[in-house]
Amino acid sequence: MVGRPRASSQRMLEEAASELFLEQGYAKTTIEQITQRAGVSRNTFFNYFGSKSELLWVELDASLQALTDALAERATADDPLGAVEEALLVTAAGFTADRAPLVLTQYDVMGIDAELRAAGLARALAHAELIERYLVARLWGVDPRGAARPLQARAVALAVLGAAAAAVGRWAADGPTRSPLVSYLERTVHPVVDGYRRAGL
Amino acid sequence: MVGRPRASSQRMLEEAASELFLEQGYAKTTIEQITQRAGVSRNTFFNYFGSKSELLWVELDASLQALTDALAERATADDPLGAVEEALLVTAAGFTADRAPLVLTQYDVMGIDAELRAAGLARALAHAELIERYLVARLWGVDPRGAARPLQARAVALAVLGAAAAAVGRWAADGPTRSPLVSYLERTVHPVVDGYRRAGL
DNA sequence: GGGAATAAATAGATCCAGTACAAGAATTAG
DNA sequence: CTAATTCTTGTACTGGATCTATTTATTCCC
Repeated sequence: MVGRPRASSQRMLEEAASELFLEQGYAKTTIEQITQRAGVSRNTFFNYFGSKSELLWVELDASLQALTDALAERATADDPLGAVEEALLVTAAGFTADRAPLVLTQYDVMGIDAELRAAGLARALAHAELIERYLVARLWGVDPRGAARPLQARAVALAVLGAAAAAVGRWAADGPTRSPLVSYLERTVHPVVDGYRRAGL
Repeated sequence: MVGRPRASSQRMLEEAASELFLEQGYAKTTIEQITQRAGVSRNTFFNYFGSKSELLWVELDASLQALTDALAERATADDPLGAVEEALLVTAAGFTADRAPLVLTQYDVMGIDAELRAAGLARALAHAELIERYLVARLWGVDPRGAARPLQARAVALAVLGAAAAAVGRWAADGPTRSPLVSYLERTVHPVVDGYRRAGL
């Protein structure tokens, strides 16, 4: 590990941003304000985050790694569709009642509009990509690039993600007394997996 | 209809933009270039489009109206889930082999990145919202605002949209000899609907 | 015809996210 | 101590988006 060590700025930036978003809303908060409160220069912000909106989805981005691991552990499962479902539940296991991301629970306070909420879905496309690749590898045995990929694999991936998104949204909306995310996910994801299984996957 | 009539700028802007996107890519094309080629001022652009990315998704936005109509025609169907499936197929019927939106077929030429594709999904959320409201009204008899909405309705809506997105993506990627979009949609959407039906919806 | 009323087009200015590049500061390996 | 490495900062710029005000085109009505 050579070179100048990173200041502990990432966390400070996240916290400063959360405060400001809650105080005055997302749109009215400038990157300059965030960096000022965090005590770093404006440019440093872009050393840690690619964009302002990235601040909202750190947990989601982190869950991508969790999903990667969960799928890797199931690389030889004999029921790939079931494995995907399991992997999603395992990934969601970390989200207990008190660990709902602010952007989901406080989006009204922050003034998060439809565009921005959609940006969250956008990031979830990486999750879908992961699931798709897993399914293709498990069900078709290879990973053909691009257009050759089976339509069904992508469909499962995106449909399952949609179902999961619905669960996450409702989970967050249910307030502090909510049950763990997993219990929501089960109800929304399983029917999708079941449907594709019956369709011959 | 009083007041100054709109010049026929909307279409000219769309065409100028498409040309430029194909010539030099989306990112390198500025709104100023588009308006210059269309022969209007830069500000006029924002009379017709809310943002640059909106240019990419005019067909998608238009299909929202088609979906609205298709669902309205089925307001009293005795099989709401089947009605949603039908409505999607009807909406897709307009997209024959030769009517694939440029943004989908030429996204590599245009240099459309993940971020921008996500913006497309974002717009599709409006479709999901529509489906969700239809399902709630048909299956629960009312349209409760906000958090009271049944989780399953949103799950179906988002999952079905995901499945549809997969179909659309693959359809566009399959080149000029592609079959109509409907034949792709059937294969991806039906399993989802079927799965939720068996789950008790 | 000749104004109000209305709506669209334009002009000018500003804000701010995001990018690019260069210079400086902190650290480690040798 | 020097060189290589990497984080941090300063400065400048591009371009999307918003705002306000002004001009231009059209219709309604007297």
